[in-house]
Amino acid sequence: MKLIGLVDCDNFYASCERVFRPDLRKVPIVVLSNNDGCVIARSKEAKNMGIKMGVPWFQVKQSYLAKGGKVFSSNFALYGDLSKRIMHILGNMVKNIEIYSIDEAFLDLQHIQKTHQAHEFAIHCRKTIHQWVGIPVRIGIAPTKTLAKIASHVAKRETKTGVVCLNKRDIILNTLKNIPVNEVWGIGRQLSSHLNKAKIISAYDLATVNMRFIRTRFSIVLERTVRELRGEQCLEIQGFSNPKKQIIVSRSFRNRIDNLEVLKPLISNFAVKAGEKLRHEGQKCSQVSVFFSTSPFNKKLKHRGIYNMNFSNPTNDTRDILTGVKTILKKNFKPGYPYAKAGVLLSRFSSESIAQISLFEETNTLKQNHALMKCIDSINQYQTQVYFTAQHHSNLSPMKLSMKSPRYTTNWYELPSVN
DNA sequence: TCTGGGGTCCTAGGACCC
DNA sequence: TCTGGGGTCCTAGGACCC
Repeated sequence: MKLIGLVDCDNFYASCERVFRPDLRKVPIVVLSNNDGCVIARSKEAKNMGIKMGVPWFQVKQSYLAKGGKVFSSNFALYGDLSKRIMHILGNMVKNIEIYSIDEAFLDLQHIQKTHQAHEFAIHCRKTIHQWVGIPVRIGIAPTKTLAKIASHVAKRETKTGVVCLNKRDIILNTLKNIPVNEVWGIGRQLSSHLNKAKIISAYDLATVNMRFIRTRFSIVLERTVRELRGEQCLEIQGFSNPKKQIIVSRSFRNRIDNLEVLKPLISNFAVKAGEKLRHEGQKCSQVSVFFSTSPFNKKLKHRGIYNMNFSNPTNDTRDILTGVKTILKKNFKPGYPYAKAGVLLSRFSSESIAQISLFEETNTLKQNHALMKCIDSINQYQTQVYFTAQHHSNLSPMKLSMKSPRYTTNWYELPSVN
């Protein structure tokens, strides 16, 4: 039987904060989103205190801190670096790995024939990561990705080994009886509410439902999920990372913005950042979009819009992108609304190596422009030193990150010190 | 007073064609 | 009353994920 492993880091961001702060091992930890807006990660202790995922920080701040909880602003430089280390270790342990998110990876275990060997292998992986990086992980093993997700979910209870293997039909079905349908990978709020109405309450109900019913009432996506729950592999491990199809840079603002003069430099920052990402991907885009919206919690003054512009030739030149967003804003911005969030989206990608030049464009100019962007990217690699005139001279948008931990592993000035 | 950011995939419906 | 039939391509928006 082909087996798939899912490695999932325990409370990843909270665990990252602990790596260089062993004094916080038993202390509740929460990590906040940008602007210290809401809670995006919690340690086990914080979960036990009843802190919910996504809850606005201001609502729980007082009581949480009073009970001795510790709080951090998000430190993605640290999380990203520790993630990279974990994925690197795993990548060396199996032939094929799919990095699914910053804290999850699917492992191809098809070289392992026997279940008990897979189990031992997983324990070895877990131990190595803990020893070399200091992050606790759990591992679920099963014949399909969807079942491996469930196995890793069940592994939360296996505090000793952190590994759960679901391979036999009766064990799988029994396990599914205790899993609510909304906890199945791919079943969100909308779907689970519709399924519940059709008396499909547990993952077991879903696995044993009539397939034609699913196909006619729902979608092919759900059908795949059902098949996967039955042990039929529909989703493969994607060992190579597919090129991105879109790039988004967006932020919520700390203070509401209602006029173009304030918004424009911020949007320009997003555009510059998006351009950097695009070049880093080795791609060009044919479309740039700008979106801005008022707060979804403001019921009185509502406005949201997304506006596109197409380039006649694919580009990854920041100056083109900046011209694009400027044109879009000039044409579409509606003053007078208290905007809470905005962003820039790049799409319709093509490879950088394919140069489709227009009739009136010189290849030399293209080369020079390309070299200029490369040069700016290399100067700005660690710290922005070259700005475009349209930009706001700050990071991305004036953001509150008052409780950020040091970038222990990625910045010379913030290395941990031992006294 | 304060409510994240960055992705993917699928589908319905419109535009357009003969 | 009743307004062809059968395609393709594109896009916006919804649902989902972490």
